[in-house]
Amino acid sequence: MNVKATLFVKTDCRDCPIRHRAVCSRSTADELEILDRMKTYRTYEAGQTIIWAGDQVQFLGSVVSGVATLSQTMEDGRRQMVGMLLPSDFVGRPGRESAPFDVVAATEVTLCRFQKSAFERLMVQSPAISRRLLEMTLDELDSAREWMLLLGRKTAREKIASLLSIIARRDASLHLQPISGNVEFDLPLSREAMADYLGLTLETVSRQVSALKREGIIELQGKRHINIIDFATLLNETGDDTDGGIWT
Amino acid sequence: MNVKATLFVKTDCRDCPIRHRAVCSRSTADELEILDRMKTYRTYEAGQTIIWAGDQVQFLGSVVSGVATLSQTMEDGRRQMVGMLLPSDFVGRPGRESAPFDVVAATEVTLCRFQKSAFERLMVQSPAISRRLLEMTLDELDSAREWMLLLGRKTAREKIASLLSIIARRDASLHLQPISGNVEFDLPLSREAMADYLGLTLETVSRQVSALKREGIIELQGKRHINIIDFATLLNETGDDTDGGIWT
DNA sequence: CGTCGGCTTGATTGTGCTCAACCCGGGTGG
DNA sequence: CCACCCGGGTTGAGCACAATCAAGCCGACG
Repeated sequence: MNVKATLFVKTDCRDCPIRHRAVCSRSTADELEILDRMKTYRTYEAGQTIIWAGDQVQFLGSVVSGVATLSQTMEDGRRQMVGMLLPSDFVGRPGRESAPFDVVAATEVTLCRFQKSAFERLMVQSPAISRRLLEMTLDELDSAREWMLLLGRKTAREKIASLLSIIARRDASLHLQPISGNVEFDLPLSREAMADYLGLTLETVSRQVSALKREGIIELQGKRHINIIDFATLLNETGDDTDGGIWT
Repeated sequence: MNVKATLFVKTDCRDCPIRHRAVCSRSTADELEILDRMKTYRTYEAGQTIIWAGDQVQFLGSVVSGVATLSQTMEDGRRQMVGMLLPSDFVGRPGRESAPFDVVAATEVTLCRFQKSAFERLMVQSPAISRRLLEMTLDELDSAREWMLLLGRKTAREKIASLLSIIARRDASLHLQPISGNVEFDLPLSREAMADYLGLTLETVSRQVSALKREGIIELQGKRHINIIDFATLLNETGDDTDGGIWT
């Protein structure tokens, strides 16, 4: 487990790839100026723990690239992922001393970090940031609650189909492509991570993925590259309302 | 359990029982004045749906008394509760057109309601309210995530023990009593509602409650009144870290 | 070439679901 | 007043789905 050299290449906020979706998306030019001076980039390699549950965390920030996971572990080792942090998502909570969950880099992850205390001071002065953060937090709460339906009520097959469709949808929106018919992408998660996310064992995940492949709903290239033959067919397997439903 | 006549008695904000915990808890005297004039009380009887998922909702507000539930239903009838709203909890989301989940009164519920548009305008002017709302939303997100661990990884018995201990803890804090040894309270939820909350069937809930009773961990008087013989013993059944853990 | 980690597949087990009968208490109508 | 019903809850028997235990595969890397 060698620690790679940290990248400190600083992008100007105006050229930031997550500019339009992150906490700072509503900020005025002068606020952005302040943030620009405050920020530091930091890159974590895949598998590295960014924050341990219970830690006193001195920074907050946004995911610029890569995928990080939020998870919780019981004493006997049972683990549940409780959130997935994607580019533009916010890490850490203003006004809290310690972190409630582990934050782990699922792929290589770059964060745009701010000193916690300084960011908190800025929040008091500039309502744009706190308002945007409220909005983002409400969104996260909604998706956490959708996830609760999945965990509590869906079958293994529905869980897998839901996860694939969510990743596909997100990947498509990242590349600004419409979601229809054939969709291809790389899984950012290992089978074990998928299991932790879905409340399953990794064996069950593997079996269900194989089943979807056997039935011609998806194709695999290697273990991580997925090709969804027809997106609508996959959606039918999620258990969600496919026609006329409200998609968030 | 007779349905009481709806109360329209308007309490002065300064005498409000949830004053110190609700959205308005950080508000200045003049803000409170405005809120005082804006608010209307409304009482819903047990079982009544306060908001349907997908509704255009014209109001926001706080739970003053009683227990409401947030839930989601799949086409085939599978249902998952995704939140429990207790006195001082906030209902509705500023800046959103439609409600994502059903809100149902589990017991008789009284809301302190505000016109949505007016409240949103007030939020822009007064950072105290939006900041408090952010804080509350972050708290809700944390508890939603704890609930995800329960749904994804805990056994039926652990789920029941967890639910009982949470209700007990909350009930104790409401009555400002310490949680130790013997704890008594009334369940605000039917067996079915408990099942919806825990991602179980009502039969399994019933069996597990009976098992805890048989083993002398709890006593029942009727179906709803619970007497926890020794709180620590119950905690041992939750699967949570009982010693030294961080209790949120 | 061997090893190691991530993944797949198989056999068996067990927890919680399903279907079904029954209980209990409260309210209603004859 | 009793008989009845009805809704919420309990209990039982059998089953199914996912967990567990176990073996083996595949590709990367030394």
